[in-house]
Amino acid sequence: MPQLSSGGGDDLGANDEMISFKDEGEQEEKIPENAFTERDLADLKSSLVNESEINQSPNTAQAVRRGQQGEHRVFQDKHREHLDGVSKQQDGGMYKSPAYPGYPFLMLPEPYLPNNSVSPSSNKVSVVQQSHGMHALTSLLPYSNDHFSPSPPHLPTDMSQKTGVHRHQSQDLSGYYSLPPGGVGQITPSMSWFPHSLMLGPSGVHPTGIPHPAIVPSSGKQEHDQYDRGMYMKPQVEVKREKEPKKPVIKKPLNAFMLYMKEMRAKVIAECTLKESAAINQILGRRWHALTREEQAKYYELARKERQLHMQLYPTWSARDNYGKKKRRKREKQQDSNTDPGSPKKCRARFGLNQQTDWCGPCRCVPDVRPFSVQPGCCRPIKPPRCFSHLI
DNA sequence: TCGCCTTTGAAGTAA
DNA sequence: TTACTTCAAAGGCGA
Repeated sequence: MPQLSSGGGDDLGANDEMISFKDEGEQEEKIPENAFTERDLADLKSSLVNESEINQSPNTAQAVRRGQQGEHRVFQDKHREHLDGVSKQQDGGMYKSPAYPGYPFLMLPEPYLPNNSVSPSSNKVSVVQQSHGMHALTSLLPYSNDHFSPSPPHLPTDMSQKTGVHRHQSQDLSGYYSLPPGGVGQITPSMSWFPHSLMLGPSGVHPTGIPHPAIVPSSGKQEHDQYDRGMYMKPQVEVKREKEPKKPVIKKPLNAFMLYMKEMRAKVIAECTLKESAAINQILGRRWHALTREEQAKYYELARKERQLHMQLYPTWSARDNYGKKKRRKREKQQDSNTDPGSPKKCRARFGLNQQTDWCGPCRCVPDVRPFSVQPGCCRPIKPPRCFSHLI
């Protein structure tokens, strides 16, 4: 299996820390989602109501999470080990024997599945559809075989012009995303759900003429709108955009957790009747940690392919390109204005979870145990976080 | 109208 | 190399 020249260490899972969910309260076995749901709902609703109270009371659940951090690396190593195994298995023929039932790619229209893959129609596993009617993983679909040809004719000739940027052209990706000959131009009616506006309009179209949801106009909130809702945008809207051409922004490929969120968000919303994303994301964060290694691995693998495809399509793109696209956060501005150069910074980050005795009072007292989060009065003069997770 | 919230992970920057 | 920052999605909410 070809690895990106960059290596990046992002083989399947993340290189850096991955919080272990295996601990006293949460054993390795998968926790039934339904078991979460009611508790999630109750907790979150309760916490939403009693937010201020929550922030003042450390809780045992948070302490449990502290303990989890300790086992983190052990799990990480094992996890990587497992992922390597998965990778090797897939090397011999990606998806010939899907390691993960219900693997998101099974939602792909059949013509876009590898020859030997299981037909989606034969798969009984239900995958939650996106809130906008698009599966989270359909962002991969616009890619075509052409993108993986050794010398893609559509690729800009300056793909290597960007200083220091050269992206490996993985050739056997085509095996992952076997598409009908002819590429995008011959996208079949099975992709009728695919946005025609994206196919036709200049907005959201890769310079090569190939549409990709990662390309959006560069204008604040519209980025989001275009990215997803744009899938269903009427051509009329596109016409307006044509009149005001904006330089398209190529968005970052989604990481494993983001893919998971996209897939599961609708389900959580349905189960919990919650709409506030901040709360939903906390639930999803918990569920993410509750996933088995195998379940997480499929998202890591998927994210890796996303990145590979992204690199194939946009070889000169860098995450740096999008830096500064968003306006600077108020919190950061505030931090700048209040920062005392001589004051100790981010004691949680400095001393880590294993040296909590070195933490300042606020950091020790506040239930939030994320290693790099900071508390008001100590590391960063930020607004206290809305704590939905004190009961988690 | 737009930034914040909240999550994890990838990638970038700075020291 | 380490520490830290930014951005990716989402939608309600507040300024």
